[in-house]
Amino acid sequence: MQDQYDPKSIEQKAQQYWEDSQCFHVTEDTAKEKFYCLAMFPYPSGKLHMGHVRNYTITDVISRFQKMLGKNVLHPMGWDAFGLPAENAAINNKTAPAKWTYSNIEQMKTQLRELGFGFDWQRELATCDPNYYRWEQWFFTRLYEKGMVYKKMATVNWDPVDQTVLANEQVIDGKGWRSGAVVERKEIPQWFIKITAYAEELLNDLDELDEWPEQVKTMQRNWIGRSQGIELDFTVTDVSPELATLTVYTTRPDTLMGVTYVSVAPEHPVAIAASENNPAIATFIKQCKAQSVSEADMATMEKKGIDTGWLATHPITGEQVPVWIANYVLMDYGSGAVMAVPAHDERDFAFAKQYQLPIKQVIAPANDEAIDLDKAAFIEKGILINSGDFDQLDFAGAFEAIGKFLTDNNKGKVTTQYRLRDWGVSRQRYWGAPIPMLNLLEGGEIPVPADKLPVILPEDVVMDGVQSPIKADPSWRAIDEAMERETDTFDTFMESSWYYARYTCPGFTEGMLDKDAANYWLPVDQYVGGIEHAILHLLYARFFHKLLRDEGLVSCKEPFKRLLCQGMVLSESYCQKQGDKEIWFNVNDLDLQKDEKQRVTAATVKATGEPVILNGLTKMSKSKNNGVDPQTMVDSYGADAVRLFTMFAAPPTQSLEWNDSALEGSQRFLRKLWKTAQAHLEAGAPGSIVADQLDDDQKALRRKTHETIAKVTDDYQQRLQFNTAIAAVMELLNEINKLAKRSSPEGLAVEREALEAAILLLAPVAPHLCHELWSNFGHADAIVNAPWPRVDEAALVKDNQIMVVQVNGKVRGKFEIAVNADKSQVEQRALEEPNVIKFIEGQSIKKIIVVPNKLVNIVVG
RNA sequence: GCGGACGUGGUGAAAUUGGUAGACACGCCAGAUUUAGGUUCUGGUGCCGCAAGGUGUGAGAGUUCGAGUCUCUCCGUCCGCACCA
Repeated sequence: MQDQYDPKSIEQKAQQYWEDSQCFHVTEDTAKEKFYCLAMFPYPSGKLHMGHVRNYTITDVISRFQKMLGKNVLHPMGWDAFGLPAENAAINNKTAPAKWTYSNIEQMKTQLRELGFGFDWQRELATCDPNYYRWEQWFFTRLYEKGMVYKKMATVNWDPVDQTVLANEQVIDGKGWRSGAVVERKEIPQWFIKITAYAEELLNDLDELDEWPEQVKTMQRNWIGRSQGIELDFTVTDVSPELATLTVYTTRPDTLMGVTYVSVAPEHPVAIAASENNPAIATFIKQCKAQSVSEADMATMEKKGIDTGWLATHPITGEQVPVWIANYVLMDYGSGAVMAVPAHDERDFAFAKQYQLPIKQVIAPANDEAIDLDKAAFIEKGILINSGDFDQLDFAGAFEAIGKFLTDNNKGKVTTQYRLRDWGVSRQRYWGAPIPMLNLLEGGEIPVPADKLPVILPEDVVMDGVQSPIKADPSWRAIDEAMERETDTFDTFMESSWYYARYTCPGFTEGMLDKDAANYWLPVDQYVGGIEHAILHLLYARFFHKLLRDEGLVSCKEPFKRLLCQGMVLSESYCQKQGDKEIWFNVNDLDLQKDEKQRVTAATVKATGEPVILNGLTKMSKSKNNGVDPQTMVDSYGADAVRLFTMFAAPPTQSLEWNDSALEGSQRFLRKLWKTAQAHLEAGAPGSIVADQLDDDQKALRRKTHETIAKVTDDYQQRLQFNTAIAAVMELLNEINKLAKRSSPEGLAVEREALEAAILLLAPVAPHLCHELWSNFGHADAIVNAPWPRVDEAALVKDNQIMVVQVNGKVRGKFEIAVNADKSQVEQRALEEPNVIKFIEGQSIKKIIVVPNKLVNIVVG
C-alpha cells in the first residue's frame, strides 16, 4: 500500500479495471431483479459543467448501491445531440454542425470517464444518428396513419431581411440576432401531434406516480389545466348565417343571468367580419396583433376593446346585449368568445368600467357580507339572485339547472376544457431530424413510406447562418414533378421523449423497440434530472410512452416510476455596471477582501484594481461567468473528492453552493480514511470476533458499525439523502480512530469489520479509493461486485442507555439505566438526580411522563 | 393575481413518528508537530453570563407534560403558471 493517498494513480487504476472488466455492461437476466437508473442525457456542448457532475454522481451512487444489493442495474448514457447551439457554433467556427457535435461528444465522454461514472457504454446513443431518428420518423408516419398528427397554420418569428424563420432565442429585443431587422409574425403550415387526445389520461395517471415530487405533479396538472364548464350559444342578429351562432364557454354558468355584453377575440371570425366595412375596427385588430406577446406583459395589460355594433340574443332571457371585440379574450382557448359578467369577473369588471357598460349583480354572498359592486367584482361563489327561476340556488345547483335548461333547449352543453394545446413539432431549423413527409405540389401530403426511411439529414454542409442548408438546396427536397420533401425538422423534444426506451435495445434494427428488452427494463426505476424539465420534457415523454403502448411496443403505462429533481449548483457572482450593461467577472480574476469570519466583503479586479459588485449566489452559468470547471477540480483534488463534495454539501433536491475549502475538507476525509486503513494494515493480522468476549469499547464500536450500515442503507435506498449517509460514515471513522485497539487480534478484528463497512458504504460515492482499499484488504474480487453489508441485529443490542430528565420540559439531568427498565424504577431514578432535586424542591409533583428509553418529564407547580 | 416550496449558529447543513436543537463538515480560536508555509494531531466554538443560570429554530399567538416539527395570523426569500372566461 502506498504511503500517501494519491488520487490520480488510484483513479486511473480503478477506471482501467472497470473498463477492462466491462462490469457495467448488462443484459436482460430474468433470474435477477432489474433496476433501471437514468440521468437526463446531456446536450453535447463540449464541456461538462457542475450540474452534469451533480446529476450523474447521483445516478452513479444509486446505480452502484443497487448493484451491490445484487440487482441487475442498467445505467446508460447518451447524447441529446440535435439543436440550435450546434448551428450557431458551426457558423462561428466555420465547421459543420455534425462534426462539431461528434467532436464534443468525444471530449465529454473522456470527462465522464475521468469522473468514474459506471455507464454501460455499449448502449451509448446519439439522437443525431440516423439509426436513432429513423425510428422516430417511422413512428411519426404511424401516428399520421392513425390520425394522431395533423397540419395547421401556426405563427413563427420571421426575419424579413434574412428571409428565414427564427427560433425564440434568436429574437433579441424584438429584432433578428443577425440582421437586426424587426421580427415579424408570420403564419406558416406546421405539424402537430394530438397530445390533447391524451389530456385526460395524462392528468389522471399523475395520481399513480406516488414516487414523483408533488411539485412536479402540480405543475403538470396546472399545465394540463382541466376545467368543467358549459358551452352555450348566443344568436347574433344582422350578420351572415354562418356567424349567427356565437358559442361561448364558461365555468360559471351560475352567473349567466348577469351577462351584459359578449366579447370575442380579435382573431375571431365575428371580429374579422366586423372589420370588413369598419376601418376603426380594422385598426383596432391590427393594434392587437402588434402588441407584445410576452405573457407576463399580457396579464398586466390595459383592457381595450371596440363595439362591433351587433347585438347578441341571450339564450335564456332573449335580451339583446352588445358584441364587443376585446384584447383580453384568447382565440385558442374555449371558443374564442366569452359571455361577460362584469359583476362577477374581474376582467369583465375592468372592461365594463372602462367603456361604461352595465354591471348587473346576480350572485349574493352566502354569508350576508356586504359587497360594493362599484369598487370591485364579487367573484366568489354564492347564492343566485335576479335570476328568475334560478334564484336561491347555489353554484352546484345552478350549474346543474342551467346546464339542463340549455341542453333541453338545444342551446348549450356541459363540456370539459383543457389549457393544454396540441404539440407543434415543426422547426424550420437544419440540425434536427427531417420530418418524413412528402408535400404534393397540387396540395396535401403523404408520409414517406417505411421502406424509404430514414430520411437522412446531410451532415457535410456549409452553414452561412441565413438559411437551413436543406432548405437552401433544391436538390435535397426534389423527388419528382408531383411532390417534394418537407424541409422542416422535428422539435428536439421528440428525440428526448423516447430515448429512455431505446436504451433498452440501442442496436435493434428490426424496429423501433425490441419488445422483450423494453418490457424487461421498463419502466425506469429511478429518473434524475433538473426541475427545468418538470413540464415539457416529462410531459412529452409520458405522452410518447402512452403512444408507444398503444402501438404495442411497451406494456407499462408510465415511463418513470420514481423521479428526483436535483437542485441547481450555485456560486458567487461578481459584476460591474456600465450604463445599463453588466460585465461579469470570474472569481479567478478578482482579489477578495474578507472579514474575520471569512465572509467576502468586497472584491476588486486583479488586473485593474477596480471594485466590483457582489451579486450573491446565483446558478453557475456562462452568462454570469461564475462557473467552476469540473475538470480543473478533478485535476487538483481527484474525482472522488469532487463526487464526495457534491453529495455531501447539500441534499440532492436542494441547491448546492460551491465552496473550495469545503471541497478540501472532503479530500481531507478521504486522506484520513486512507491513513486509518494503512495504520490498521500495518498493525498486523486481525483475529476473529467473539461477540461476548469484547470489552465495552469494542462492543460500542461494533454497535456503531451496524447502526451506520442500517442508517446508510436507509439513506441510499428510501430517503435518497446522500449527505447524511456520508456524515454517518464520517462519524463511524471518527469512532474507529477513537475506540479501535490495534494491540490484539480481537481488537483488530473489530476494527477490520468497522473499516470494511465504512469502505463498502462509501464505495458508491468514492468508488476509486474504495476500490483500492478493498483490494489492499486482500479481497480478490473488486468492490464493485461486492455484496452490500448486512446489519447484525445482535450487535445493535445495548445493555444500558442514557435517559434525559426534564422538569417542566427543560432538561435538568441525565442518567444511565438498563434498557427497558420498568417505569417506576425509571421515575425513582429520575427523582434522585441532584440537579432535578434542586428544581423540584418545595413544589408538588403533578405528573411524571416517561417516554420509554428516551426521557422523563416531571411536571411540577 | 393564482399555485407550490422554504426560513435553524459566522457558513453548508442535521434532527426520519411531537421527545436532549445544531449531528457531520467548513470557517474561526488555542495548543502540539514542522526550519517556515502547507500538512497532520489535540482541545474549544449558538447567543448573554466569571459562574449558577438564562436564552435560542423569521415575527406573533394557539394546541400539548413537551413544538424546529401540528394549527392560525403576519413578514421575508425562492420557484412555477400567468387575462384560460
